[in-house]
Amino acid sequence: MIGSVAKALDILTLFSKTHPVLTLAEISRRLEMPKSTAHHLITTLAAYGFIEQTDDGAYALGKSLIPLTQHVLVNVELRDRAAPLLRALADSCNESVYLTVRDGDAVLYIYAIESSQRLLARTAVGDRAPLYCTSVGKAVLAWLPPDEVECLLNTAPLNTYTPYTLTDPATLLGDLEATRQRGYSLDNQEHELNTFCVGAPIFKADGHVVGACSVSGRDPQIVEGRLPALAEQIVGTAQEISRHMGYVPAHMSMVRSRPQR
Amino acid sequence: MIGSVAKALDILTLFSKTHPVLTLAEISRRLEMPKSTAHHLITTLAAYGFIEQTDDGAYALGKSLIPLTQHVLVNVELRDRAAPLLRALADSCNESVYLTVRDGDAVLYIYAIESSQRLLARTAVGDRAPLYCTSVGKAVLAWLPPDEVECLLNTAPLNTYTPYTLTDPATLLGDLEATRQRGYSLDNQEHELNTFCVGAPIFKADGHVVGACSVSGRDPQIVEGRLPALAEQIVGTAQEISRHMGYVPAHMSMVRSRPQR
DNA sequence: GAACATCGTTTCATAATATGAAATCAAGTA
DNA sequence: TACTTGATTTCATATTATGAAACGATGTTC
Repeated sequence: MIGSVAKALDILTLFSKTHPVLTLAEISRRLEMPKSTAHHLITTLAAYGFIEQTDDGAYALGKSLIPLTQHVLVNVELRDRAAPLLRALADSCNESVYLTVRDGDAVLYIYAIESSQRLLARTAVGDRAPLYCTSVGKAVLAWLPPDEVECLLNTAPLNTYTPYTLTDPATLLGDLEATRQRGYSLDNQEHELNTFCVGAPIFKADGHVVGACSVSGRDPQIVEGRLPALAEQIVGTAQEISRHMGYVPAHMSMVRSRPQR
Repeated sequence: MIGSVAKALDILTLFSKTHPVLTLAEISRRLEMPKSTAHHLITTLAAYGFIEQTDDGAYALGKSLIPLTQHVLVNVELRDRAAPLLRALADSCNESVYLTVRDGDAVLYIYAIESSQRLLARTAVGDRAPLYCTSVGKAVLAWLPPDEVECLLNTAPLNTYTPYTLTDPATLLGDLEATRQRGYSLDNQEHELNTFCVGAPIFKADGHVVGACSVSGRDPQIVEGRLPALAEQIVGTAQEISRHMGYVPAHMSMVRSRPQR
């Protein structure tokens, strides 16, 4: 572990939604390093375009970070294979479509076709969301080995995001069982009010879940009248993506209980 | 400039479309540094998730890079303001819609609503394209100060991408003048065969062009029969984005000739 | 099946280099 | 005018990154 490099990366990860712009003094203060050290590091990061200086002399993340995402492994192996299938899906269902990968105790959004119905301005790509209260997260949880699920539920607390969030482990486990039976997951405003989603798991060649995709929107009919049609489409798309990942469908019972190594 | 940090960033930028996965030996060879040095740097980058190890022990860019993009300055200041307007545009024209910023002698794609008509699998977000042969690039060039345009044309050569690419400076300058007259730019397969685009410039508060947005697709009618309607929509959207950026529309003649400091 | 490549990983003495106190410059404020 | 609070630059010192070499693991060749 190289100290100066770690400090440079600490600076990059210090920028956040609430603090997209930071002054040198703030960086130095929050990371407990001398101003001059922070400045040396920032100068180097700025030379590569990873950090930019704002008009008023403060600092922010630079645009050179954006091209790097094109070569990130999951984007090459999963996103670029899934994208055409997801676009076709978005076309036929007229709602936002998302692609996520599991990242520890969260899902990371890596691709989105966002409909004009979307409530939030900013794209979901780059966001992390909990596993237990999103359709994509629950699709992952439902097909994860039981001991890993138990471990995850014991580690992180089940926070309440909306009145619909499932915060009782037993209820959640029941929902995951129902999800396995159905073959797809549901999110009835559990993470965000007025957002309804249907999700399905994506498997890689070794039989493990890598992530999930979902159809998401403000229309309550997504989890009501439109559900049968949407579920068939999202599950079909997820299966085809899995096949593109080299996954050979086995008996569902095998996949459900515990994927082999 | 801190040497070890620079070397770490050199490693990150070494990954490319053709080489998304690299072995330690390759990295060490191509950057002319001892294997052990590269290994020390990679270990640090891996601890932050910026690099991941593949199943066979080689290295690739890690997913932790993706969340960083949410806080990149242009994404916060431009993309997040433009996104809702661009989604509405995509909705009404049923083609791919792109948002780009100028980055030196190129445009960088920072947001996209990609239709199922798109030829390429992978998303455009993160791609760079030349200024002189894309609708977004030419929209930027047309509203850049003349001396800067001249400088750009003298520096980089005009490469041929398709038989339609404008490689003669005089012809290009004529096209830029026509673009200013019209208020929007056209791309008739100049960068990629079977891709037709209409683009419009986006200005920030100080009156300078920051980037451009475009409607893009495989339908030749985009630059023919559908052009009048599409042009009005893309120009209207670009103007509204500019207004969101704090730009106060002046007499077009002023903007055209040379934005003031 | 033994010898040989080639790859990733670890070690550790040494010299190179990051560090950070302090001085400086620039802008805004009382 | 004096006083903050920024960013920036300098430079002597000690910390720390460096890289030669050895190691272990895997796969290939003859």
